[in-house]
Amino acid sequence: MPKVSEAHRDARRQQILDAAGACFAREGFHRTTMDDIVRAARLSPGAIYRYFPSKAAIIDAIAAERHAREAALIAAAAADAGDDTAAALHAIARAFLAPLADAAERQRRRVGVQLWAEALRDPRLCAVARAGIARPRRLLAAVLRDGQRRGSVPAGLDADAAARAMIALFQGFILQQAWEPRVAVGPYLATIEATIAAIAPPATARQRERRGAK
Amino acid sequence: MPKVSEAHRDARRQQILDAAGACFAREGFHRTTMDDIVRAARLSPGAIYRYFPSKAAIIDAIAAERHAREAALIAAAAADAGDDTAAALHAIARAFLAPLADAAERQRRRVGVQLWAEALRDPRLCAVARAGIARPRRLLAAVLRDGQRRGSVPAGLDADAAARAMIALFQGFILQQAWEPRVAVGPYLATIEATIAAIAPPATARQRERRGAK
Amino acid sequence: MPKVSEAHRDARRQQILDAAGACFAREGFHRTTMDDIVRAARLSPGAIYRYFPSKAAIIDAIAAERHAREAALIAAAAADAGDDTAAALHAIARAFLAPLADAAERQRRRVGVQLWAEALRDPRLCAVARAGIARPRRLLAAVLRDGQRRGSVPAGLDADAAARAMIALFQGFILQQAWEPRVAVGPYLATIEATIAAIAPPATARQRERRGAK
Amino acid sequence: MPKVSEAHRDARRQQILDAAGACFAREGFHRTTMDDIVRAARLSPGAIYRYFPSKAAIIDAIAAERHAREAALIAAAAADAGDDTAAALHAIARAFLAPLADAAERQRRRVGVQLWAEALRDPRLCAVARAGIARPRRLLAAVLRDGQRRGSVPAGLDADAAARAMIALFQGFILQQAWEPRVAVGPYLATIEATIAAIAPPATARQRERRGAK
DNA sequence: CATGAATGAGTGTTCATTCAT
DNA sequence: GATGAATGAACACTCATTCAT
Repeated sequence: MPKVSEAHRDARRQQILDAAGACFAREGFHRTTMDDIVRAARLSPGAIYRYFPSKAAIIDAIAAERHAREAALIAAAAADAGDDTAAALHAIARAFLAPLADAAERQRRRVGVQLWAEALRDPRLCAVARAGIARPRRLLAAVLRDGQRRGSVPAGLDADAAARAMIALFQGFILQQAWEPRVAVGPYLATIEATIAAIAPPATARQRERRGAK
Repeated sequence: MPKVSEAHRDARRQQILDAAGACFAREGFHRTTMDDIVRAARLSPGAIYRYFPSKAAIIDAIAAERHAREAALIAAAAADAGDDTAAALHAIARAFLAPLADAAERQRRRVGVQLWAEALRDPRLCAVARAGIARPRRLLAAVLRDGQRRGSVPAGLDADAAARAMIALFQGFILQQAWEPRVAVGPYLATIEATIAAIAPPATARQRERRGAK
Repeated sequence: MPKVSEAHRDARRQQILDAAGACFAREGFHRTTMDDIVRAARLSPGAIYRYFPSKAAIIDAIAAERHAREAALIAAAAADAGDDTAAALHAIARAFLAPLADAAERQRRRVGVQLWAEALRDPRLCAVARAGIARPRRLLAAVLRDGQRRGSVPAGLDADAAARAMIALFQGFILQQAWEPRVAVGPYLATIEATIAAIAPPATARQRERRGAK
Repeated sequence: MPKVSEAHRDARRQQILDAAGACFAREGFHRTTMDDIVRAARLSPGAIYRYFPSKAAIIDAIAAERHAREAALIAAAAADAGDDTAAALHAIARAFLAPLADAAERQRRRVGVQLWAEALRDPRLCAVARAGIARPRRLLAAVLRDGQRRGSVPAGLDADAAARAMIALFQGFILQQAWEPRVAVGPYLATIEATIAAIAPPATARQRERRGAK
């Protein structure tokens, strides 16, 4: 029955991570005491230490969780992205921004912002943070370069820098929304899509253009 | 050391803020102890408390300092911005991104990232963070709306959301550079300028265009 | 050491209060550091704070302890006091002064003197101090008024003021003995009893008097 | 001009002691900081240390001041006391209790209560406290023994213990009034005088008694 | 396995005292 | 002589972690 206890272990682990996440979102890593987590998880200190060797390990695990989630997100977006450059970029933008309409995700993002800061002084967290960005960046750059090859994206564009810029658009919005929860995703996403359209005109538009050029 | 000049007092204050800033950049607010600051400032605990009533007050003062600096930055950029929408946007982008080539500024920005996180749980810091963004946002939106009136910016663009997006571009880059100091400003700035050009074509380009249309 | 009995908790509490009491008697509240108490109780700082939220709370608890003790004392004396006014007053006097022959009680009284002073600037302690005196005062006044009704106490006596005076006799002696531990209770108690006899002649004396008057 | 500066020195000393006294009455010795005294005396820390080597020295000086004042009080009362035992006791009682009708004296007495507590752990203060009581005690005992010699006081009375008791009546009242400033001196003094009369009948009363006995 | 009482190094802060000016 | 900025040991209290039960 290692399977049952394995499942039990995972459930406990998740229970702790959820409790910790809620505390961290509210109070940050440092104002949250192990006792806060213990109470939120309705466990005993000893029990927590059976699943995580330290408070830092809990933070690491939460960082890893977010990393995995974003990796899944980007993988899904990558799968959606077909030949159409503009469509692919839109899919990625939506994949990152649309979830922010959900309150639970916004709370998780607050923890994410804490992780950004924490990464500045913890090399392990920094590595996770960089890794969390690396894949989306590579995918975006690949999409852009693909577009350049097909002529739908200006050849002069620095694909890597543009990929960074798109990530920055996500990060900055997360931050601004964390400070002002009432900021809506809709108009922001629309503006990003308009900008994408200005750089990489959608297939249909290009077809029309080409026809017009004739 | 009786009756010391106002200038001396200000110098001491700055000495403490600089020391604290260096510590905060290295270790974050919470891993930095007052004793760290005391040692870095080459003072005694009591001396620090003569200038700041608490550790939180030092953090507040640093936040205020950054806020003032950014206000000055944006004021200068606003003064530079003339009639040409594209030129104004370029000036603002450069005002925010160019200093990041300087190592000292990058270090200060690391503290800024800590402040982003801290603002999530300290209403006072959150107010400072929001205020720090409000003026640039208003300025950018005004420039864009101005451009729309003059026809140099697409009428369909949501000026407020676009302003947010530009701020996000700065914030995201700061973050990415904090994690990977080797990321260069140059290509990033160039890409942003290209994007600006795609949305708001520079005056000369438009003139050429217009001539071509004839 | 999980799930410990209520009795154990109470024992620990008492262990801390005893340790603190010993320290306070020796050094006063302010010269006694939490570390002194920690060492005297043979515990760790954290352990103390599991039972008391602050040093002030320990002082409060000691004040409450003394208050309870004195309430019990006065209740016992009240029960002893029968119809005979003089006997009742003697019982009360003995109840308060006799324990001072015991070294341990004298030590507790030293803490009591510290509390007198502390009460001057802590309204909560002041309330406890006043309450500690209120019941004895009311009982003494009641006994005296009862004596006046029966004619064994001069009608002109201000019962409330006389009650205060008797309390003062206890307080003053406690103080003098705190400064000079060698001062004996015996002669002092005898003198008080003689004074009581002068004001409220014991039943037997009065009977003799009455017979003589015939 | 040593005389002038001597006077100046004394004035400064008194200014400091007054300021300290006011602080001590309000906050006690330990909650009063040197800075509180410095501000109350409108001086600088350095200036205070020119007149007193330490905070403890200020407390000592205040204790000495009170001691001197009480010595003067008792000397005056002793001078007033003539042949009449009862009159002498009344004079002493009034000398100690009457000033308590004055608010300034009550405030000084609050400091006195702090000194009582402080004496428990400072041998020097304890000596001052004991000395402050010794003279009144000796005077009272002498008056009582004188009365015993003249037959106006019961021979069986323990003069020393009775002297202690009278002092206790003063001390206890001071304490009770410190806790409850509204407690009036008048009725209390009257009760003490009545008690004195019960033990040592005034000359006139005794003469009447003697005549009645004939 | 779980518990939660206990640990103790470390935290931000205070304040009596000193001494350069 | 006077000033007040500076000192630094000490303080009350916290909290991540341990381990006896």
